[in-house]
Amino acid sequence: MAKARIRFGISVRQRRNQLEWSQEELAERSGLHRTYIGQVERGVRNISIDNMEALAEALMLPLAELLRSDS
Amino acid sequence: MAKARIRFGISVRQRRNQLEWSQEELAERSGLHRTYIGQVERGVRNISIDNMEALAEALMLPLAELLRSDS
DNA sequence: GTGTGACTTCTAGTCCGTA
DNA sequence: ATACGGACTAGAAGTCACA
Repeated sequence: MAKARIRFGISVRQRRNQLEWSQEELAERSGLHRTYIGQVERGVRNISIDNMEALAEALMLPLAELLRSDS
Repeated sequence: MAKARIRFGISVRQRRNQLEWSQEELAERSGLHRTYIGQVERGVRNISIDNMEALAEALMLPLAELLRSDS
């Protein structure tokens, strides 16, 4: 249990670093709060599908890509 | 917006029908409530990642599979 | 630029019923 | 076997001050 949100958080962070964005920049682009982004990346938040989609769109990746078991 | 939860709901329903399970059976296997399953399948609920994972495990599919754009 | 705890508001999620 | 409604409780959303 709670494996998916760990993987998701790691994927978001990897992609954000790849784009060389700060959490603050991703926050602005996704419409979410800066601290919330950080919490999601660390897997401490049980994020909902709507917010996952907002992040995926901001990161310009399909949502399924952020949940792949390998990555 | 809210496209992902529609796709997710459809995928869950398709897979459940494929397994020939009732909503009630999926509810028992996933540990979620029967009425909630129905709402998720219809896309009226903004489900969290932990529960998405619970459904994916009950349905014996990787979570990413339930979110694919095509399917 | 990020991590963390705490806080309030709002909705996810349950449980009852009826159809 | 599923949809839908109301009422309720647990927990996510969203924000902040401070490290």
